[in-house]
Amino acid sequence: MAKELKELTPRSVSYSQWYQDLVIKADLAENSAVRGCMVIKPYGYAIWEKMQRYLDDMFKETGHVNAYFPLFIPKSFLSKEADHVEGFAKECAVVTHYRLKNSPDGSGVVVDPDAKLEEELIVRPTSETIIWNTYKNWIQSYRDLPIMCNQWANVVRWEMRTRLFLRTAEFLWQEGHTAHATQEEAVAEARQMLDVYAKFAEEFMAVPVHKGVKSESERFAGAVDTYTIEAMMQDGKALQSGTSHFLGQNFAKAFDVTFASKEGTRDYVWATSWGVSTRLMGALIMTHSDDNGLVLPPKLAPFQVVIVPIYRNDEQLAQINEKVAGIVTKLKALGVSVKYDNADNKKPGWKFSEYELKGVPVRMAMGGRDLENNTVEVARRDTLTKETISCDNIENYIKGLLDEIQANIYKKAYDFREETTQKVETYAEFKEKIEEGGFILAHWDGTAETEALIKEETKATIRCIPLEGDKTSGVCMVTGKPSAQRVLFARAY
RNA sequence: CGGGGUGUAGCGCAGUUGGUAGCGUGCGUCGUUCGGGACGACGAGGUCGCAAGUUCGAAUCUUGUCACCCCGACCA
Repeated sequence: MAKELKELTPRSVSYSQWYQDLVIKADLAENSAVRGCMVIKPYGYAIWEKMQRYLDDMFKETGHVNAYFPLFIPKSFLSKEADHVEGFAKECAVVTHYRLKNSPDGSGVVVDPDAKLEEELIVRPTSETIIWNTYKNWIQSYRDLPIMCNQWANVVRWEMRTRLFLRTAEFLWQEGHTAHATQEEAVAEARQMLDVYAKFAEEFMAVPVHKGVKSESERFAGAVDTYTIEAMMQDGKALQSGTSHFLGQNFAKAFDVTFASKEGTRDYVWATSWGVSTRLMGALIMTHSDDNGLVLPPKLAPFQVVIVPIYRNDEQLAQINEKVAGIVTKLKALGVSVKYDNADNKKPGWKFSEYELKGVPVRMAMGGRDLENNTVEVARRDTLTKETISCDNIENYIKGLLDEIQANIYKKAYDFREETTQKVETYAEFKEKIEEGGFILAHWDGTAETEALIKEETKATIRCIPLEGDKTSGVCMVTGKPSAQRVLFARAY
């Protein structure tokens, strides 16, 4: 298996296939019987669960609570916000009937034509409409605000072409939906959640991201402003990894959600929504993986350490079992998750390769020599280096090593991103450099026409207008018109 | 929806001019092994995507059909 993987490197033209192979071989997910839908396997789901837990904690810390809204949305709800329906109509699954019956010719079941729904139900592509229809009943006074709900859910978007984790017909995500009395508060909330996402990406996933604002053409359907975090993959393509939207009063107006203000006026509510999905799994895989397989950050690995015994007979295995048990206990006491794999149906070499493929951050191997010397062999997944370490105080060494690996893979990804980011002054230069992949920082006149032209001619899009970094003005590389600041271009997933 | 490709054992594949269904891996049992994907022996595992046609005979030829994959178009 590893050999097949080695034939394709992360920078090759068949990156997409290399990626999909890796997802399957590392046991993260597989295609299902339903077109475009994905089965997330236990190992992959364990990573997602960790992501969920950390994100959920961060949401709670910033004052949010969880709730759950229905999977089905009446068709009429979706059409209330004009831009919103425009953006999602083309990819919605629709429920038209509520019953099956045995087919008259006995060949199975058919949809019962008598069970046609009066109003069709849409399988949610996102929940703004059903939630705002609900919030309307929750909000009367400024005293009811803010409402800060999040839901963990699945959504369905009937995409033409799908890719495991990056774009699937059904995906898991969280969506936060908040309602506020003032514009300032709503904008601050949208910005705050963008910061939460960026922090999560960088500190937990070890994925460096650019925070920024989307241009009008890339904005969420129904939003006033869309904030985004953009990451760079190893093949030079960008990945939108999370979004936070300032929705203005668009949904409040569409669903007639008003409140009595302190001053006695009747005002429309200000809104935000924000979400990250299982697409983050794709970002994680494509940012860190190498030719040997996955590389997982210690904070998200289902288990951080795997211990492999190397033995000649049952007696030796028993000695190793005992020795390892002591180490496992000490590691667990420090909060390190460990798997001891003493299964006897696989050889050590096989296990080494397998756990590399699965991205386990640290591998420890203990054999006869180690028993004699009171040592253990420690191998790092990020650097693929090995060293022999004394068992005394090994738990603290490992604990420190995990932190070092977490920091190192972030730095590696950060350096890669910086090396592949270029500043460009002319459009001719842009057309040349965009072929190399990576981000390009260039001036743009702010018009949708120029943006569309660039996309048409180079397939590159404006990933975002960065919130941080160089803010000096200049002139548009295409039209020569004034530009307030450089914007971030790339080809994207 | 356009262009290309693939459907044969759990997985990955071969199958020439139409003539007994194969290989690798995995799986089961036994033995030797075990510091980077071990080896030997024996064994189990098949509606060749589906349907029709040509033929004495079809995995192979013809027609139809279905599914999946890749490249585009599309995509908070």
